[in-house]
Amino acid sequence: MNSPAGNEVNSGILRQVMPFDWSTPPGKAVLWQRDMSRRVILCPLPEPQVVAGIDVAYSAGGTNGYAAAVVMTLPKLKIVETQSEKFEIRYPYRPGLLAMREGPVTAAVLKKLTRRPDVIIFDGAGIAHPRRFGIASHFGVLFDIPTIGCAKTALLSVVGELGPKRGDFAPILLEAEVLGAALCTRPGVQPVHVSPGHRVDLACTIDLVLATTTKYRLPEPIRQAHRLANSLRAKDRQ
DNA sequence: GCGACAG
DNA sequence: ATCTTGTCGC
Repeated sequence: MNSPAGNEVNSGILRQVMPFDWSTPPGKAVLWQRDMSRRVILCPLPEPQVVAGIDVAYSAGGTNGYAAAVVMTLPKLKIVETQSEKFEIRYPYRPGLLAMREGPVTAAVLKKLTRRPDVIIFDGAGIAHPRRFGIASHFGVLFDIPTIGCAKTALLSVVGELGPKRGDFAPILLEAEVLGAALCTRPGVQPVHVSPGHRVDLACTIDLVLATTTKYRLPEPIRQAHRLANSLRAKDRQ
């Protein structure tokens, strides 16, 4: 959908470099997260030119998941590619294990991309996670690509007050370490909870979220992905 | 033991 | 996340 010839699948632009069993039971998945978090790399992100956003919508009852990916240029935020995928959702939602639930359909849509993003924004946590391995970190390590997490609500609590101006933020701590931030993207609206996923640092994460946020609370890539996922679900049921 | 808890 | 009705404000 939207690729030049209209039907390229698995162009290989994005490769999963590490195998993973999405049916791994919760207990083992938790241990795996703790172990894999050691592979997360925090470093500056070279000036990104292309950014992607991913989101998943669910059918009534949560039987099916519709994943959408939107790729845009920076700093113009011009959409250059969109892809989508539909999968049956088999894993139950458990705080801290979102990647297990949304992983299969998300991996599938990522593999459809023909444009390689310099960084991918996920709707959820990066390292601001109980085991420092939210969905953004999970996909960053699996695909060896820079990722960030941008959640609408907190998984880990925010420490301190944050100012009311765009760009103001308050730290998210775990064991006295700053992992992320509650960031004001627009005055007068609830902050977003951001954290590095992989191959970026917190400063670059904040810069990217501000660079992709225009007149809405959420970064354009995930906002557009959200809209696309919802429209696909709507089209599918009628 | 109790409460909190991305989507 | 999804399910719902109404409400406030530009």
